[in-house]
Amino acid sequence: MAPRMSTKEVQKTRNKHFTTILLAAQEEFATHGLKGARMQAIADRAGLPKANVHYYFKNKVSLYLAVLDNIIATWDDFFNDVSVDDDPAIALDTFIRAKVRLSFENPTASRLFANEILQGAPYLSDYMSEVLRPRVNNRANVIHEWMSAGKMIATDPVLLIFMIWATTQHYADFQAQVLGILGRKEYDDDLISQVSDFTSQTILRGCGLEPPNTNATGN
Amino acid sequence: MAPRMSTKEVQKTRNKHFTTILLAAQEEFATHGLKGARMQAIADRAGLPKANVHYYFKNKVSLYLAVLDNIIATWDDFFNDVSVDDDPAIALDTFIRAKVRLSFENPTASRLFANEILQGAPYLSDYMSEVLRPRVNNRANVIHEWMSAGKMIATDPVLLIFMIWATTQHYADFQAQVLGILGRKEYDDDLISQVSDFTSQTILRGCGLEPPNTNATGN
DNA sequence: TCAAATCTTGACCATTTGGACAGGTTTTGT
DNA sequence: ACAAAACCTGTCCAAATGGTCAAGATTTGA
Repeated sequence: MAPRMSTKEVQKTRNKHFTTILLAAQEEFATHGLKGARMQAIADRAGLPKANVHYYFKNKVSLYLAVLDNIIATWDDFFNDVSVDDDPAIALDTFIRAKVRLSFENPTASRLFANEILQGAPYLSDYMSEVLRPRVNNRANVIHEWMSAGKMIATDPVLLIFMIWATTQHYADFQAQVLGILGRKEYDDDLISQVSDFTSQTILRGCGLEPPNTNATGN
Repeated sequence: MAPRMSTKEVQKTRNKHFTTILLAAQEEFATHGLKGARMQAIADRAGLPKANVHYYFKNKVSLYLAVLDNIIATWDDFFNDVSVDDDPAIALDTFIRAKVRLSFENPTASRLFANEILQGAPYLSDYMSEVLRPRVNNRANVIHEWMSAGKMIATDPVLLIFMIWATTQHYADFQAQVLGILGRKEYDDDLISQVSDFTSQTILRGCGLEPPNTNATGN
């Protein structure tokens, strides 16, 4: 989120609605996409009259972009750095577990992103090629050096990153399917750690790495 | 739904439009979801007047359901059986490669499904719990027996299936992102085999299986 | 205190959208 | 051949939807 409260760090009571609307819009856009979202529905979720929404955001697209920006800002903070000196097993394990946690605890953001990309990423193509691409290549280079150093099996690092993304985000984007197949009503902490363990261990093993602290009971 | 071409199984030239509309609707729904899709846009994609679309399909929802049915029917055929006697490495490798190919060659269907599930699977909850769930459990049981027989590392078979789904479908659903990050304009056969190899090998290795025909130049 | 700035909202409007329908055309069965 | 059935489509319409606006309420700053 990072409300970005300008000079004074005290969030004005007035602007409280700004955040409320942003959140409501995030939910609506996440489930229905840009075209499918209804301004009235967003207003309803926010508990405000529709005209008030338009006071804060010029129109639907600018609101959509604001939500997108907001999510990207959140994720930027999350993108922790790794260096060649790190232990690959620990670094990947940490990354995977963090992504799983994010998927379970903040699925809406992931779903909104998924929706945008499904539509061909019309509002994110710049972000993809100018921000995400170099960042991914950066990480891929680190992984590549690990491979060159014989620390892990040599494969395509970018495809490895895709695999981690896909597997972890699956629990956010396809929550309805996962719950339906597992026959559950909602996610619980038990599933988070089960998924974390499985995903980390299977992918690390797939990379020829020894999963850290393999004790089943361990955190 | 289901074309139901009465007694004669010969597809009447007349009904040609039926399929055309179904295809056009699949594309529109895949990119914009149920609410975001526009009947006029579907008609335009099909190259037919909107009124003609309404001749074949009562309304938007029934058209949506018809498309969904159509996709499910296609996928049902695709779901090949595995038995405990099969070699797990070969069976999983075959399955993964087939899924990758499907994702690359028919991404629209996958995207439509993704869209439906993102929205909470409102029209697929029955299919999930009554058709997909038992089928997944069935497969999971086979995998479980492989594990019990010591043929592969013991983990949660259902989570393994999720991982395979997630990783393979990623290339259909997130095509825009994948292309953006790879800096390409479109998919090519080279990428298919690269992804197939990587995904199969990494997942199999992650399960403690020896990937079949590891020759890099092979197939 | 009080005027300017900011915020809130009911009412309203132009356009879009899903869908109906009548009248016409083509195909089919006999 | 010809009537019935199936198919096609221009035109129209009611409802939904994004967005505006002006008038009122609240907060702010001096």
